[in-house]
Amino acid sequence: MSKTREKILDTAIDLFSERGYNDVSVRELTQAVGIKESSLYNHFENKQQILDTIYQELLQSYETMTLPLKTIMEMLENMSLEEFLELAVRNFDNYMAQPRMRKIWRIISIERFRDERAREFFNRYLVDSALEYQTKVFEGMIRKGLIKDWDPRALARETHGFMLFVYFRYMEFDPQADLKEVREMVMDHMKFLTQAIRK
Amino acid sequence: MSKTREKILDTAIDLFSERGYNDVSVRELTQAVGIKESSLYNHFENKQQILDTIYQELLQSYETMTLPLKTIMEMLENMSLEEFLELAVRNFDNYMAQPRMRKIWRIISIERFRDERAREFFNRYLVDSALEYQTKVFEGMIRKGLIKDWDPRALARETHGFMLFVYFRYMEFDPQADLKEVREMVMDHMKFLTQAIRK
DNA sequence: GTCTATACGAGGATAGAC
DNA sequence: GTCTATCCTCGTATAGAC
Repeated sequence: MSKTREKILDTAIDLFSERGYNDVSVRELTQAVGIKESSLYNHFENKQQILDTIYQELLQSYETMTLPLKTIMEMLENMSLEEFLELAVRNFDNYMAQPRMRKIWRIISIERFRDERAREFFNRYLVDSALEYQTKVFEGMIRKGLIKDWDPRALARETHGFMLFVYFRYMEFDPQADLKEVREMVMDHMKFLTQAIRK
Repeated sequence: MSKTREKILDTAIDLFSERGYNDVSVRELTQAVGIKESSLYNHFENKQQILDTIYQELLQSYETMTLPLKTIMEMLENMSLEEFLELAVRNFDNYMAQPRMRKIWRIISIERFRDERAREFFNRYLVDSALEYQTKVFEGMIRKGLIKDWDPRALARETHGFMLFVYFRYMEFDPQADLKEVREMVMDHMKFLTQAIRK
């Protein structure tokens, strides 16, 4: 990987995450990098390929993040409900606390309105697979008698819906945002949830 | 109001809500309307003014929607918790069930990434003022002893956060979406909430 | 790999005839 | 109010010298 290529990618992530792919011209991007427009095409075939590369990075980082469900179930054996929910929050938090990851997710949030692949990413990774995953976790908890016998799908929506709300409102926009307040809100939510479903 | 002007506005709402303001050219818009590009400028000063007009419509319709807080408090005198929450859901639902309103909110959702005013609209009307409003309602409920003495701000986030999650995931994209499933999810949520906070 | 120069289509907008 | 014709800028991208 050349230095210039990396710099193009970094700058693209910065700029695309601010105003979206279409609103950032190659002229502006290359100027911010400090090269001429034509030089960009030594590193990427075209503008679209820059975005593709960013998407790929997201995909890879996402797949290394989520723990296998089997591991989760094993952890549940030795953990209280509170401990487990706290862990779930910390996991999401760790991931979203990385400015680069937040920026890339922000690009996805913008592009999903015009780009089918971004929509895919968003719905699949940020929403549906997370819901499915948590549904299974709650199913496990119910089976073990840890929590009330509520519809696990509905419970998953209760947990994850709130996370997405928080993400949208407070984290999405300001890459430098102080996450303390956000964390407190999420913790409040987990407390609320715990007392509501504990048996 | 001329017929052509109305048609431009309708078409703009359709197209902008699909791909956003910047991705719809004046050429495309006027072609969809069935007039020449130059004719558009007899009805609007420029492209931006079309978007401004759409924003204004949203502002007006929103302000006629929300009931004064005083009225809400009076209604609380004669209603059960369930009835009240159901009413709140129906209110949001009625509003978002109008395809035109959903389209305009979708434009806001898209434009908030690049347009300060859209961001204002989104944060202020769709999130913050709704949270503030519901906080006051929950405060009233706690004072009346209808619900548990939980932080009313946190409760407002629990209710409204979920509504936004549902809006984002399921309503935002498909103007023709079958809202039945969405309503069921919201009702599940309200049931969950009710049993969690009822005294 | 980077530069200068250039192509060329698409974008928003205006002038002026009808 | 609508049309034809036209303008100018900005967008992505390429050719070819260094």
